[in-house]
Amino acid sequence: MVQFVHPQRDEITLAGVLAALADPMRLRIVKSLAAQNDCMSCTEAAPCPDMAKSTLSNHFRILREAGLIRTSKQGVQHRNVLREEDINARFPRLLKMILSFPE
Amino acid sequence: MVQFVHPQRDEITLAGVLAALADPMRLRIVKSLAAQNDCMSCTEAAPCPDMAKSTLSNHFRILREAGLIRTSKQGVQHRNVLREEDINARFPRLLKMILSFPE
DNA sequence: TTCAATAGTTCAATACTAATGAACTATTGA
DNA sequence: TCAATAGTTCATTAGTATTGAACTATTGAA
Repeated sequence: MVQFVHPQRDEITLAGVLAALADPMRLRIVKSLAAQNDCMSCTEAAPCPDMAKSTLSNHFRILREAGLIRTSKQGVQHRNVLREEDINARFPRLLKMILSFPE
Repeated sequence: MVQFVHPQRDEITLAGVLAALADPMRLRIVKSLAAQNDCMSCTEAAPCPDMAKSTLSNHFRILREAGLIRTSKQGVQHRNVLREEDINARFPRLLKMILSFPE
């Protein structure tokens, strides 16, 4: 049984968040989650269709360990949700601002 | 003669800026430059005294190529200045916000 | 119950990036 | 002219990313 590691709110660091968002693919994943405003499976939130699933899985792990998303299991899928409240509490308005830029 | 490569304003990317700022040492360099509000040499803006100068040089190169700083030569030193106007034009308020967080 | 399909993870291999010491370049001042 | 200073570049080593292959867990159908 896979157990996911999520940092507590106060363990989330600025460098960790920026590093996680500094990858174009991960930025797209986070944008998808923010736009959806709901849980998404890994494949639903995949930034491009031809990415190896091991690579995709790794990106989700990095987002999870940076504290940007929370993952839970539901059936055969993983439900990923953006930790907006936690990020906003740590770094007010940062996430919204970064996601507001067009690229 | 060393020639520095600086991206044009419109070549500055969000992922590039975030990646450059995602390193704690580079974040400290940028904070020093922002606090100084003036040119600083590489050693003046060094984030810690025991860093190898090749490493320091590499960090400045990454900041330069991301468009965060502009470097010019003045005598034996390099004068580094934060490209606040360019970054603000591309990503309004982003830099100020990131630098406002305590860590 | 068995078995195939689905959704992800983990592992091992390879490719890329970062950190460092050593050697180098350019400028200054004695 | 020569030593000191400030950085860069290069080669090596260490760490991180990407990927295919093998694996785990869950579901739905036969």
